[in-house]
Amino acid sequence: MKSEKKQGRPRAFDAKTVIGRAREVFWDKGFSAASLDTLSAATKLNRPSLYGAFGDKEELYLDALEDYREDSMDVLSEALDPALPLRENLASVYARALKIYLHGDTAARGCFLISTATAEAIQHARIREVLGRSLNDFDDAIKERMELAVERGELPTDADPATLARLASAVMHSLAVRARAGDTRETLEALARSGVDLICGRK
Amino acid sequence: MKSEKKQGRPRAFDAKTVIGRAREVFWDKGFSAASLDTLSAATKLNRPSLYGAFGDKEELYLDALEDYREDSMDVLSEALDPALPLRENLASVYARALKIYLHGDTAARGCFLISTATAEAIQHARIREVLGRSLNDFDDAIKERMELAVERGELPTDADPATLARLASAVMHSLAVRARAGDTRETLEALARSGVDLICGRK
DNA sequence: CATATTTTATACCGTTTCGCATAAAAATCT
DNA sequence: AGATTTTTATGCGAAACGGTATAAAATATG
Repeated sequence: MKSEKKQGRPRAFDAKTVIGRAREVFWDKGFSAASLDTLSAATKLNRPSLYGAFGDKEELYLDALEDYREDSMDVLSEALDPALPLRENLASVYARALKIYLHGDTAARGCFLISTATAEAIQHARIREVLGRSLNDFDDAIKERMELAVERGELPTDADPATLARLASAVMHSLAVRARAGDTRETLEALARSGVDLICGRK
Repeated sequence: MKSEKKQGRPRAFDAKTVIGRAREVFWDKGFSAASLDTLSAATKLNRPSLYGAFGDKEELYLDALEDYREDSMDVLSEALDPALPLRENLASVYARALKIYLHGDTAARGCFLISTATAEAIQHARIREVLGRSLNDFDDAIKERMELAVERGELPTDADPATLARLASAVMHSLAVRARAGDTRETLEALARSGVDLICGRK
């Protein structure tokens, strides 16, 4: 019969935590340059445990990507609070993004997806798929807010929500790349502001 | 005394050609995943020859980055022909970029710099420097054309050339990422058009 | 308490990695 | 022609790589 606890020796780790630690390694080094030794050390799991729980290196990386994607969507929907004006929403999206992108020990890490998944996208179809899907989901979430903005009159009636959403994302992609390239916070914040102005109209 | 030809056995290869072939490998696989065996095969040079001529793998990669940067700047300045209207210039920049980004055997390769250098930017300071410098040079070239546009009245007098240039670049960064993520040509061309509209004003 | 099941720990395996040592080959210089 | 210089070719070698075999440890089941 079934029992609550499953049989056998219990795991001495939390899968979510382990994926988070692995994500840090992948974020700094990229997929290819991250060795299983490093991942094993960072997660405090032996390699056999890593394999038993997550499969091979690519699957662990895909889990980390998926985890990041979910976190990002959560942050995005927080930022797009419909109780606030569109302009504030968009500014909040960029501010929250920059907070993440500018974090890092040796240098600003940028966006985990854009900075590391792009490099592998040609050779690993599954990584390319996650990357593409993530970008689209992001666009779609912003698009919904843009549609609401058109309904409410925050944007002109002839504005195309899908197009504006992709442009809003474009600014964020640029913030991601530039952060990792070493741009200063000031430069990036200025780009964010001008992006808001361009899309929402100058204040 | 000195002679035109230098002493010793002459090289059986052209350095520029070799860097170009290496660039193809790095572009598809990224820096870390590109092995010296693969590079040696693609360039048809033995590893000792590669080392003698270019140094280690990172230096060869930096040469490839620099080569790409120069090519890109050439393409950019062709596209920004001041004899043509700003709108056509910008459309041309994006069209030429997409032509490059959408090329590839198994999948669209995107931008060599953005797709592969970002991944290494944290661990390799020199790569980060080249990446940052390249993005800035690109912005600056567009900025110059924007300044001319303000002088000529193609843009309103209160338009800020530096800001507009960074936004124009932002759209291109997004094209680069999205191309590598598997977006269709149509989607990317639509983004390019809306970018032109947003920056130059809707036609 | 014995058995079954799952996770952990150690150690290992074959392969690939980067980089170089060594020597042959091809040119110029004296 | 012989010496010198530089490039090419072969192949090595130590280290790191991803992945796994094996056995001990820790739990649930009967």
